[in-house]
Amino acid sequence: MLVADNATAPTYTIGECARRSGFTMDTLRYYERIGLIDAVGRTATGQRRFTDGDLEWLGTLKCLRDTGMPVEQMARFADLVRDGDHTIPERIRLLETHRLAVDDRMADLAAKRDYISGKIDYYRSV
Amino acid sequence: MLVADNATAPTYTIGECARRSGFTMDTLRYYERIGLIDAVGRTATGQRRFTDGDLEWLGTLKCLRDTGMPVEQMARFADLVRDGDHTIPERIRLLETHRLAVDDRMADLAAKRDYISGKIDYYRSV
DNA sequence: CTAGGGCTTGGAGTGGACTCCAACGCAAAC
DNA sequence: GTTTGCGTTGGAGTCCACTCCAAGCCCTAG
Repeated sequence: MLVADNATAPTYTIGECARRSGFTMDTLRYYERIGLIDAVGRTATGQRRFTDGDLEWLGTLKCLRDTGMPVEQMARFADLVRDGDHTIPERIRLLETHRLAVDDRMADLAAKRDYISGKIDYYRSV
Repeated sequence: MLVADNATAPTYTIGECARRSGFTMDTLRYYERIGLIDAVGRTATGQRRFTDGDLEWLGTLKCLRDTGMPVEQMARFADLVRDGDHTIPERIRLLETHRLAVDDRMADLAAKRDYISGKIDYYRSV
């Protein structure tokens, strides 16, 4: 359920945000607690309201997490983003390092996939 | 250190086996305890002596583990291998299912690698 | 023959990343 | 206007896959 103030930007409850981001509500709260997400906007009664900007950031986090970046390093990246544009060179370095790690992982998976295929072929030949 | 009885097949201490297999000694003992490895041969005084056959099996386990197969499923596979040749069709099924999971994972990684590259390019353009 | 390293055990502890809980307030559908 | 369910909190618990520990035995080089 979109919770919109028709004149302004749409916002989302934590449940809707979970649905859209692919994280669970618990994980969203956890990420906010440990500083992966900046303090999320709240209603007068204290309920979270996520913005499209929050969702975009969550998309980045999801990508980093799903490619195996540890939470600690994501937190480092989040800090850099918070610190402003002068950290962009370091953000690039961090992402490039991570991309290399992803490349290694993919190469390793490809090699091991072949090993598995060989095993399957062997079993088929028996 | 290879521990060989010159007339027969070579065997390896757990330390040497760890070095060769890429698992730690603790992990090897753990895998034996939970049944991922069949009871390993012992010396008269109770020390483990791994064979080349053990090492080959460990290579398979390493491949499955490193491609993200849960220990429980590796145990299932180990059980099938123990149960004899009539389980080969099911072993094939298990490996094919796992290979699909690996394919999915590789596709996901590739997509997310592209996202990261896009992010890097964006930061470079700022 | 002794020092130093390697190996043994059962069981407890660790690390990372969530995930669940109780006890409660708020919301929106009928 | 009440029921059904979504949201709140701090803190405890879970899961996976190891990893470490103490106390002690074994092995080989010097």
